[in-house]
Amino acid sequence: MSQASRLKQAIEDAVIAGEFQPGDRLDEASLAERFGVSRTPIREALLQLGAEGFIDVRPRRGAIVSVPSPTRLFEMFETMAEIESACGRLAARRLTPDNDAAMEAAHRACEAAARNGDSEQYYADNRNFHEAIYRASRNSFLADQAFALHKRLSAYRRIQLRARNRLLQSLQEHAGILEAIRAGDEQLAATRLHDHVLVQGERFSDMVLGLSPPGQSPAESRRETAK
Amino acid sequence: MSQASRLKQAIEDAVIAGEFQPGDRLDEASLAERFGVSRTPIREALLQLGAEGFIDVRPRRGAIVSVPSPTRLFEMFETMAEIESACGRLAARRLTPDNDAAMEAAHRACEAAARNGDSEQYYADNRNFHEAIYRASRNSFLADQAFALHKRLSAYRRIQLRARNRLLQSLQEHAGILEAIRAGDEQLAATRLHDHVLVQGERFSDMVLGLSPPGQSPAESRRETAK
DNA sequence: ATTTCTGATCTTGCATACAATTAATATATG
DNA sequence: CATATATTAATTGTATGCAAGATCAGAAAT
Repeated sequence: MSQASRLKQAIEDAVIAGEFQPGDRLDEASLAERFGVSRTPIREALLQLGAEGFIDVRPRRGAIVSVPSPTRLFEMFETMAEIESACGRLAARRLTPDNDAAMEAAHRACEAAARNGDSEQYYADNRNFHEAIYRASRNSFLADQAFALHKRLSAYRRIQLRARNRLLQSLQEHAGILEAIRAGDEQLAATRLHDHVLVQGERFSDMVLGLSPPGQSPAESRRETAK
Repeated sequence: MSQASRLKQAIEDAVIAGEFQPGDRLDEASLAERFGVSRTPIREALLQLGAEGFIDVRPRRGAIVSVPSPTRLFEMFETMAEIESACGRLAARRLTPDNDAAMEAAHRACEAAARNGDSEQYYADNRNFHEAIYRASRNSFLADQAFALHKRLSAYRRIQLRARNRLLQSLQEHAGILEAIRAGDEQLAATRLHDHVLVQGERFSDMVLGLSPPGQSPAESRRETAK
């Protein structure tokens, strides 16, 4: 495989792992040195990540890890909610034994992690659970879109799973989602997934609220635009 | 602005305009000559377009305009249907006078084009109408996703608007969508948009059916997966 | 003390050169 | 004549060099 592809993955992983935080500068020269290559493949990797919306490449001003505004972040979670609920709707309509089993297995893993209060493990298993739902939509294109957005939001999702009660609540919501999909209730599956995802966005917004200047609350601006 | 950005736009436009058709090879050297630049910015543009899914860059084997399989194409239309219906749902919930006026204006333009049987003009106005709905969702991130997918599908949508009766039917569907959004009926708006988009995918599938090998019908494979 | 200019420095954008891999063509072989 | 193989040509991937714009520091001015 080409250098650029590997580098793209490596940089993306570093961002997801939180090694580069939102706002951090991704300077070509130092990345080139770090990975022992020239600037060319680094540039190519950065531009691709930029095109995917993962980072922000500003002409002549270098690349930084995106810092979405609170409003933007809420919009991203809302979009994730819509896409996930679409996956859930299709999954309820098309569920196969394979996909059912995959979701079940992922759910069990989440359960175990939650029982141990291991939020890092839950974070990983939670991702598998959601990805199982994406696949269960049996629309690989939609699933790809869902994966991509899920990754972009991972940095913001991780933080809030720290709280133990949120872990248990999340698990219960998962159970409800599974139930609805198995019952073939498209509407219910869609609604439950939508709420499950959106509550994360809202929780995160509330958290950001404490750090960001007043009057900039995403929740407020949402209600405002919601009329 | 940088060369690469302009080139990216230029190549994308050429693809949308149908100058490069699905399957065509996008060779770096000839593009460089055509635009009077070196291969470097061309490569950067191609890699970005590849990351956006607009073209297909195969390692060591050059870039081609994507040739989605019939199944993949159907999945893309289905995803578009889900995203558009999400836009419609939010638009119905949050409609403002500004957005209402914009949709109305776009609808009027479609009407005029349809009356004249000018399918090229209708194609352009139709796009404006849909974009007005995306914006009316008041979620700029979701709207961006919708724009992007709309562009990717444009090559496949254009062909089928040639038929005059489809033009008139499309127009009527638009009217129904507008009505639902204005009534604030989220569910109805979502359903009508979903069907409006999906019928395009199905029509296109039927068209492709004639050209593709038997047993590969996207409609069939869909029904199959739908169980 | 704060702001504005000016030059020095650093970083990015593009071109060119070369290396590595794939595709094409010719040649050999059954 | 078809198939396999070797050689050549074409194309992509990476490195390097240089020019142009951005950033920063310090001096001058308000």
